[in-house]
Amino acid sequence: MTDTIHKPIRKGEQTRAAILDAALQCASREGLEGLTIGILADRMGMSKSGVFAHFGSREDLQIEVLRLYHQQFEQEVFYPSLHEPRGLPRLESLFARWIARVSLEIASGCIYISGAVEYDDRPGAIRDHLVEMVRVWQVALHRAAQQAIDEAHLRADTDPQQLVFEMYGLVLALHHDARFIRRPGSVERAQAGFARLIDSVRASGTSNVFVKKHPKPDVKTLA
Amino acid sequence: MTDTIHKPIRKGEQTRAAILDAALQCASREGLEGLTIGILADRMGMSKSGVFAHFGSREDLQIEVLRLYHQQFEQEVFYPSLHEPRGLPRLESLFARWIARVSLEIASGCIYISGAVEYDDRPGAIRDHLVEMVRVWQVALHRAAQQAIDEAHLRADTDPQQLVFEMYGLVLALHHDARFIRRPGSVERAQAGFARLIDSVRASGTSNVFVKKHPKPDVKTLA
DNA sequence: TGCATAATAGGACGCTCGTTCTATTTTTTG
DNA sequence: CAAAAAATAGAACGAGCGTCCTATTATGCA
Repeated sequence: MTDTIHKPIRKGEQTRAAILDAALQCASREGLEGLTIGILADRMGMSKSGVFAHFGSREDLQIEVLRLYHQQFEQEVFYPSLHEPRGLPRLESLFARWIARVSLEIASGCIYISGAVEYDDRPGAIRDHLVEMVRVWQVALHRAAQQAIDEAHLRADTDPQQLVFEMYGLVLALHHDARFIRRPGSVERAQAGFARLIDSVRASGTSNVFVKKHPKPDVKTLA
Repeated sequence: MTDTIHKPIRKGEQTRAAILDAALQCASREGLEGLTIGILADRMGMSKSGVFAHFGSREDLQIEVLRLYHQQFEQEVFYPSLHEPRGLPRLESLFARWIARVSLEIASGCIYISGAVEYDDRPGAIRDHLVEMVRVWQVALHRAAQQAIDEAHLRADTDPQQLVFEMYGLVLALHHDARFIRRPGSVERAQAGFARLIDSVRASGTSNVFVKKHPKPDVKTLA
């Protein structure tokens, strides 16, 4: 304990990461509550206690899986959209990337969506984490919607919370119809719904051409 | 076996119905997959084998619960709306009653919605029954939407399947935000979304006043 | 009221679950 | 290379699960 902190490049961290990765796949398919240490040990080719030792408990494992999922979601959907200009372009990018991700998840399942059902009435740390993550995502959407209003891309009287509500509904319907009902064309339906939704709140007269950068000051007093 | 079939007014049928009722409550809260014979026996104050004897297997019990739910759903949402005149009034009634039911189910959970997530990737008889029931409901909505088009309450170029998709999304968003996130005002958001949705496909010029009963014949060629 | 039958209880089964304890093997370090 | 430390295996536990088998109790009918 002199000065150099021994950077733990331990072998165990690699296996831990590998276990977490397999656990994420497993939880996507079977749900977080269907995630089992025995099955996970089988898939990893190791013993139950070997897997277990990397996490203090099953609940800790589930929360770590949740964290990993959240991190991937941010990386894949949220951050890339920040490169788009504020306002409608960014909002559209967020939705497009969200749809793209859920489309891929039709085969494996979306943990935010399945978790919402699994833990809607099951108190505990997992539910708390899950609610917080989904809320963070909804707040991000809300912020993007508000910016689209501030930039005068959307009508000033637009309710951003209502926008987020309906966007979320479109994604839930996509997940439902594609993964459960297995009806083709659901992705296009979600996209069409979003287009109509945006059209109904788009600032009039400007079409989809960018309006001047500075929003009218009277809009800001509302925010 | 002469002629009169002994109408079985057996005592067991009453208990069976009572068990089924408790099972429906339990499955609503914990999910169909969380439905357990042991818990059910406790709640009924009888033994596990006593409960079990009324059903050939747990799976049969789950399917019976599903049937009961479907029956109640039809009784509460579908049939009453048939008293409304064809077209937009009936469609609006269907959605209103649907929302009303899901609102009550915020405390207990909707089996169609939770089941969709539980069985989206779990093959078997339960999934088959569930998919069929949800499909029946969506077909009923689709039919009502088509009639609203035929009656010229909605624009002739309206895509009824898209309408159903978005209606379903609004209800899923309601269930999600109200039951999982526990955000107040979700019912009003679902209603507002539906109002906007209908407005965007309402036949122009007629407002919400009933148009003449007979749809234009050229519309029928499309159906 | 008696008897056939239906309804329920009780116990046991094999299984899987999360978790714990103690060895044993593998990795890292001095 | 040897010692210390970390990683993993293996077995066992108590609990809960669905299901089956066998009594025992309650019910309905003549």
